[in-house]
Amino acid sequence: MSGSREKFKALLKGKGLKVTQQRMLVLEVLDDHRDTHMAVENIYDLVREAYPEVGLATVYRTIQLLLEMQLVDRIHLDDGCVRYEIGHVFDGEKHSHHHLLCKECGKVLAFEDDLLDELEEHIEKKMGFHILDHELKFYGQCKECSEKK
Amino acid sequence: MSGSREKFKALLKGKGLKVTQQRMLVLEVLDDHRDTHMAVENIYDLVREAYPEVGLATVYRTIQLLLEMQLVDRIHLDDGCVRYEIGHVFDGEKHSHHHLLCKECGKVLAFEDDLLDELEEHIEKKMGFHILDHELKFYGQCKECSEKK
DNA sequence: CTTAGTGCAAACTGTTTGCAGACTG
DNA sequence: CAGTCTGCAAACAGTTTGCACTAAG
Repeated sequence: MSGSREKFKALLKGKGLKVTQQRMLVLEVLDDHRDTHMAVENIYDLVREAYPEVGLATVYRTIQLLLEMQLVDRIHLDDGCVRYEIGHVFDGEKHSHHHLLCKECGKVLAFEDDLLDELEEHIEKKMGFHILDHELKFYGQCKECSEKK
Repeated sequence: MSGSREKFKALLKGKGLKVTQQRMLVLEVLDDHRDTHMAVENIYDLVREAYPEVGLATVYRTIQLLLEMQLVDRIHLDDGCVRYEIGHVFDGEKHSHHHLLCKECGKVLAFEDDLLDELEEHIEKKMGFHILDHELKFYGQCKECSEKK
């Protein structure tokens, strides 16, 4: 399901923006690491492998663009570090998946089932707040770390 | 229920740390604004009203201390801005409450009911991940903003 | 060719740290 | 009094911006 390249190109052209090698590379790196939650530095390093002259500023500018186009999501983990992943909207999911953060080893797992519909309905009724999206993080111990004890 | 001052003093003494005016003021400002989610600058400004010579670094150091003692919680809103509020642990709640962020007006509301037990149980079973706490944010339109249309 | 995009370096923002002097216990 | 805490300024990390040059359409 890697139509993300094509979709990105189409969106760029639609806005009169240019399809550059740098832009495509940033997207490709993110697309090739769907399971990881990447910090800007990680992305930068990987793009440089294919295109050593790239500037960090370009990576930032491209990520900004991808965020606006909803092709990537931003996640704030608790180490304060900002990370990015291929967007849930693009993947055809209604909401972004949940994240499980292990306090022992720092691992970040994704949990795909949504299961918040009931709670959202409850909130809409009780608060009159119309929910468009959510972000849910769980903190605890992953399987491996809790088995160690 | 403002035993937070006393609890803070006790914790400081227990660790052999000193009870200073600056430290107490930072806690008091947070305690007096339980409903708001305060950025460091806000806290700094309010502390300065009572104690103009205070340094920003002291505010940061005290917040760090309060975080370690679990007297305050840190929240990442999506403007990238880090905010703090009196901690749920201190208030005797098992988990921190959920936040509703209005995309129109930027307002931040709290939603007290937890209602994640079922989902947490599901995750523990399916993933073997032991959950200790969570952070849940909803994005959408608040009552006032959706009524405007 | 024209205009948007890039790389670089400098600017900025939020936060942390080192140190001499101030204050708590 | 001893040792911690504070205020200040400098250091830092992550991100953004201005500008001359490059490259896409």
